[in-house]
Amino acid sequence: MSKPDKLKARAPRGFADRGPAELAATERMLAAIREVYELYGFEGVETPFVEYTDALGKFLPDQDRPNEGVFSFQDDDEQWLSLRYDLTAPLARYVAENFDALPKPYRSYRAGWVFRNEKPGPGRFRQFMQFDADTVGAASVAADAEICMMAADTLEKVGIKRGDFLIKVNNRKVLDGVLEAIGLGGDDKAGQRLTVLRAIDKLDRLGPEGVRQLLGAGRKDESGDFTKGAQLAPEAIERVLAFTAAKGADNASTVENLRQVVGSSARGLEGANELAEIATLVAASGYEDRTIIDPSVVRGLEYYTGPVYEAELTFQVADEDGRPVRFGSVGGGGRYDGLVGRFRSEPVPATGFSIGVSRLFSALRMVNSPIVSGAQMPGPVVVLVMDKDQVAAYQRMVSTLRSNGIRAELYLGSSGMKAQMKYADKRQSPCAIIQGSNERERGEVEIKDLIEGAKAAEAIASNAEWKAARPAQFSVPEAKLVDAVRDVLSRHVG
RNA sequence: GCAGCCGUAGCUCAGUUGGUUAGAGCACCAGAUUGUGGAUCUGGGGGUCCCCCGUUCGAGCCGGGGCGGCUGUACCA
Repeated sequence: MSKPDKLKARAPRGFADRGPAELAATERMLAAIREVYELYGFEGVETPFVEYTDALGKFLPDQDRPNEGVFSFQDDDEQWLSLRYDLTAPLARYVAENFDALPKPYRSYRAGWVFRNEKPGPGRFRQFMQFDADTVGAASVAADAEICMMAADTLEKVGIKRGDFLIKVNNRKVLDGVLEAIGLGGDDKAGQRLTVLRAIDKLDRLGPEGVRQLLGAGRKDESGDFTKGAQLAPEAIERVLAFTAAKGADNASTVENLRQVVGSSARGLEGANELAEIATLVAASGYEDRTIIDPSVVRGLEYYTGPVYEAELTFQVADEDGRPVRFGSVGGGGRYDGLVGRFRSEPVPATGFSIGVSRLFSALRMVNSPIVSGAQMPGPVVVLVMDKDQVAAYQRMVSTLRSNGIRAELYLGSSGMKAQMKYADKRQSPCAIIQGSNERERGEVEIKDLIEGAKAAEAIASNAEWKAARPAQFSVPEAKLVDAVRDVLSRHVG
């Protein structure tokens, strides 16, 4: 009576299985993105999932928190390895390792899985896909402007209409200038600077008031949890908020506002000038309506050194429960001039953009973009097994179909005819091939058009009638099998 | 990590003040129909009531702890 404990079949939390429909749709989406990237002259490169931990970031796992944020393990030589958590750090390693052989500026793209050991949630996974493009070795902001325009083209290519998205651009140097002006310039203030950065990053969610609290003493959220703030003085807070609110009616006026906010800071002014140049470049190619300067964009990562960008969807969609879904950013990036330089003696400028494939994918589903909602592929033709001693003959039919380029399979289960029909139905099979002794004696096969049949079924109420009618079923000489099946398939294509 | 809510069949959920053998719909399987996917009817399989400990004559229900899920918040190099 005591049953042995069965293993519970379940995927680890934060990890998801993907079915055939999603695989095909993702494949189409990736192909569209790749097409745009190649059009811009970027070339593919692939790096492994695993890197030495110190190549990924600054911290080695320690005893207390060996896997904080990143999945890590030790090799047999005791070196720490980690699953990559983005595609940028591995690219920096790749470029540094192959520096002399690569053309510079080096432009490359790559898509792949990345892993983060964090709390998962809806739309937040511990394994997800990114699609990156980077230009390494170009210090000019023309490289940044190009990335922004490419991001805009990419979103349109995958089916997001112009006007439904924005590429927002800012510059870390401007923010640095502001922080310098309020006395947060030194290395010893790095922690506080990061707190300020993250507070600004929450502007879209918490609004100016919430950010004001986070910049000052702190903020209590609706669950009663308290978040300690950056402890800035009131006038410093106003200065930071003025910076985030510096967006004007157009890019030119935004730049003008920023010049005011940074005051005398040389670094801040440099940043504002870079933004002005990006605005000019973008406008020259006609992208000024979808590439806008927005000082509220800061990005959470601290390795950015110059322009930063974020691709945001601007339309609203309601979920099944009628609540508005906020997509947030579907991609982002920026200039990271220090990242490759960690491996080399000379500094190497670089800038890049990363698309959150999984997030973009669910957004495309919401707007029914044809690229992900295209009709799913029909299943294979199923050859039924009517007489078990005739399997060889059935298999021959399958082979004939296959060698004529028609997806086909032999029913490999052990159930009766009714179950085989159900199987074909569930496989989305366009038609079933039937040959019992009656047909065999006449040298014929029965072909049942399952799609036509399903339509016909709607008009039939009684089972007796259903059986007698045998809707959408016809018999052909065995030699005509391929032609007849082709005929059925051609009726259902498109 | 912190806080709030939640956990009963594959799914969505009922389940009375603690009371016999825990239910429904959908899904699945089979039969009605010895060779025909739909519909209809009939029947069937499927449960560690998240886990452990406790209270009780008796726990799906009460208490404690744990695990898991959702929401918010934090973290995300």
